[in-house]
Amino acid sequence: MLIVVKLIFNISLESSKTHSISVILQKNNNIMLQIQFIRENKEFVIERLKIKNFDATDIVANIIDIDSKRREAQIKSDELLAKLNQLSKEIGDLFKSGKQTEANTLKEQVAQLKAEAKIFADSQEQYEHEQQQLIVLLPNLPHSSVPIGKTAEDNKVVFSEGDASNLPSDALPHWELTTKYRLIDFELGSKITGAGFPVYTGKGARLQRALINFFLDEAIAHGYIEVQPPYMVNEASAYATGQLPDKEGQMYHATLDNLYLIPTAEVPVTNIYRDVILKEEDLPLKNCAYSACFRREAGSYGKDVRGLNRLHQFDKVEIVQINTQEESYKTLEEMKEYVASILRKLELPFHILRLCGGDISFTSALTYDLEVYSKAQQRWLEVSSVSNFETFQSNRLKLRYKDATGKTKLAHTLNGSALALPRIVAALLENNQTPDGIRIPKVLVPYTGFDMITL
RNA sequence: GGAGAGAUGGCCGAGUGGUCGAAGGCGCGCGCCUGGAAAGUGCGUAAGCUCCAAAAGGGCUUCAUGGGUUCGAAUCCCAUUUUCUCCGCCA
Repeated sequence: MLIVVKLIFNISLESSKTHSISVILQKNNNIMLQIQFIRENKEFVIERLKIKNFDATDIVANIIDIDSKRREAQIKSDELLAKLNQLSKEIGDLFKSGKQTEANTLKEQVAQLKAEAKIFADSQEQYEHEQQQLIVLLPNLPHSSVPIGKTAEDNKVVFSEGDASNLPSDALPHWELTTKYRLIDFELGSKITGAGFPVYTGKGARLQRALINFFLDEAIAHGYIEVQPPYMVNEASAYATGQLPDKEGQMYHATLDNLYLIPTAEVPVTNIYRDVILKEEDLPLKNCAYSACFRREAGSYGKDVRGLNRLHQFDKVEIVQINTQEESYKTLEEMKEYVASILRKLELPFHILRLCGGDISFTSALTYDLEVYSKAQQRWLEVSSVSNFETFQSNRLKLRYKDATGKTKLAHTLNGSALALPRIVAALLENNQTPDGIRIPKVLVPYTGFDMITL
């Protein structure tokens, strides 16, 4: 079956290269679907956000207050505009029947009304703007199954598989293996660009390419349609998936053209569906994409960033799905299982965490992290994060679908890494080291063209 | 980068100041016709906000985006974005 999706790139940013986020918010003034929910479920919103350790009491109260002012202003402005429209018609009729004088009298009246209407229209716009500014401060509501907790310590292990206990105690960490086998040159990357931009060489480079192809082929075999997105996005896209305004400092910003380097392919791929109304029968929509990812990771330091653990530029294959509100959690489970199946094929020991309220992201309703165990580092490495955003992104994207009854609803968006390369590479190198070299898992051999990395 | 021409609903396409949220066609939905289908035929078919307890129904906004002229703008003016054609440059 071929799914044809109409892509509407209705990017309407004005010329100025210096405009702020708030300008966009103003333009997208019909992102207000969410306000009804907040208005009608005030207490519920506040309660749920406590799970994310977020006190929304003041913001919500403020939003609702502004909302009633906004609506008041709209009622007034609408009334006046309606009157204006009617008078304009009358003037037209009067001119046609030659009644110039009467028409001119009406014109004066209209001028008066117009000035009055403008006042209300302006304040309506102002309120809308203020309200939007506040609404974007609210994180997504966590799903009811999100565990209570403050830090990563409180995440719940929901699944565990594989055994990493058979490594010798003198196993080397990957940053030593990559040097020993000349797979990655971190210093060379520093010379060319800076820390966190490694140069992959020889079999190291070939391993990268092999993994990317393996991940893409797997995804395609599971029904995902591959796309190759741009690596830079505009402000509207970054906003729609929630990178802006929340994580502005995380992205590299090309200021001259006001474009952002993507921190993940999720951003451009999800934005394919910005301003789109799908049909229910088109769902679920499944895309996969390889991209380089760029993250400033401001504030990171120490052993967490050693070697491949945290990079400014890395490779990742991302999977994205769009589904109905009813089906999205089934989809989330399916995606989680899919990522687990890849880890299994790579013969890596892993476990799956359900993130607690304190650790789950701003935009997500429910997230599973998949972590691979590295004996050499004696720690778990996060290699994938699979999330259901429910309507949080689609609300900003204006991504909707018509259900069977013809009603237009917000779609649910989901995505996950499948997978992020650096930590997979780290785990593969560390866990597969033998006295004779590093063993390549069977599934990868057709892709790499070699089954051992030797000196 | 230079010159020119465009941007209208799910799609194609008409529309140069009021009667235009927008002709006509395609597509889609419902019905009629048919033993069933095709053809034919009739009706319907944008989104957001808002009023109303809700439905029905009303109001406002939207013809790339923003601003301007006008009593009144899809239509006129300005800026921007973007598409196409030609030239230049280039992997």
